[in-house]
Amino acid sequence: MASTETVDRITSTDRIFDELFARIVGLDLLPGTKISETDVAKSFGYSRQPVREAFTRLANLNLLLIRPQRATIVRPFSRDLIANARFVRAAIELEVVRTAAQSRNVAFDADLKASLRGQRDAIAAEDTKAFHDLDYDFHRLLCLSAGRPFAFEMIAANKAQVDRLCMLSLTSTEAMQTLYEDHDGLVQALFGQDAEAADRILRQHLNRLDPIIDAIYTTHKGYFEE
Amino acid sequence: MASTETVDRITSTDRIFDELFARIVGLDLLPGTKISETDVAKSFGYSRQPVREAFTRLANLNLLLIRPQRATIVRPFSRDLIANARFVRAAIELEVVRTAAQSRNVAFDADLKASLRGQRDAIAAEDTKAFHDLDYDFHRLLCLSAGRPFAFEMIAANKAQVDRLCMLSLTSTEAMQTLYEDHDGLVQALFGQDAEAADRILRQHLNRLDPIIDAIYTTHKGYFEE
DNA sequence: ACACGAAAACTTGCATACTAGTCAACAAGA
DNA sequence: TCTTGTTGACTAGTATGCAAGTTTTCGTGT
Repeated sequence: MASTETVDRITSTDRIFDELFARIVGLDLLPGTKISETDVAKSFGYSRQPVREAFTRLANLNLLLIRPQRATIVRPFSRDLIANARFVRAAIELEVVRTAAQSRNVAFDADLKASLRGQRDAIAAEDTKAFHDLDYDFHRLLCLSAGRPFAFEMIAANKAQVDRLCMLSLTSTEAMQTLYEDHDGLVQALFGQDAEAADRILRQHLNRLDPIIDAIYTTHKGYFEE
Repeated sequence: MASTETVDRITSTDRIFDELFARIVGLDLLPGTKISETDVAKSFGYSRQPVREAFTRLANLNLLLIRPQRATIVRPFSRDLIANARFVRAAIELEVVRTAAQSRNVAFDADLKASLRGQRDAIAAEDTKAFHDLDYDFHRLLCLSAGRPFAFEMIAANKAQVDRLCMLSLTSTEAMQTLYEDHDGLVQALFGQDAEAADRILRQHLNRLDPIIDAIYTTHKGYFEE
């Protein structure tokens, strides 16, 4: 999303955006929470202006809901928005792995293998935080391997919508193991230039969220819109 | 991009955004053109504030390049940005047509057929403008038919980057005929629930831009960055 | 004529004040 | 008790002024 050309210096808006983004995705700010430009400005020690611009960016990511002359709230979960975000993310990532499988670029093979090793270690240590970080990086590596770093920005933007929801679900060791096996199968498919297998495995991988999201919908209906 | 929930009233920012968007995509404002918040504010009769917010939105779409304390310019064409935009658009639309083919929804069949008829008429009348509009609508119909209206918003956002470039290329009757045949084949693949054929045809369809973009790169290098 | 430097004229980022609209609380009346 | 109307405390949208930095201009010195 950011300019790819100039080394934009970090502005107040950037700082506020980053901080709020982390708080929202980390569920530090729960869906439905009212959040006012004035209050945030005071707490950050800036004026309303940069806060306002950060709000606009977050609203574009569907993380805030700006209601003119009423209030701005942390956007509640929406099954529609989540479905859309997942569809787009899947579409992009599927094309990424097909590309990566068909036009092999061995430059990232070592990184992919290292990531898998790291994931195994995280599972052994039952370190869900580390696993989550490695998972993030793994999917980024897939994009790099396909020569489409930009694709990951799009994926990340859509992931955010789902990630904050999944914060509500504990990741078990078994779940991590399953995800790891998907990753491993995906890498093997890439190395074997088997685009069809990569497609199939990634679809299954991304669909594993279905029951999790459904479960959260029933247990945390209050965080959903309406 | 806009909120899907409330009927947001149209703000000054919206008006300025829409107008500038049309001017940029319509090449009324050429790539590289300097454009200042103050000047635009004066010409619209608003203050700098709404102009500034419209600028931010356009910059997010990679249509403006805001260079702090220097100037804001209409973003020059970038082969990287165009490649990225096309990749993302293709990824999403491919998944759209695969979905539309596999889980048929006949509700839009009549609209699709009507669009094809309209396209034939536009070609007969050599009306490129009408054809372009119908083409836009056709791809929107594909998304609707797949039950993914949101996907078209993403496609449109990425299309803008390419559309303004293609304004530099005249559309011949033969070219329109080729595009029509793609559309027709695509619809037949959908009706026949042949996801593989739909995938193949759409890839070919989207790749037809390759030589056009290359040609424009050589004939209008001045509009490209660096 | 040319190189150089200072200043003026720009630019966007940020701060602050004002406007118009929404909502909630509360008092008055039935 | 319940309904209703008014008031005041919020909200975001907009206008404007200042700060910091870049670019251009133009005059000066060689």
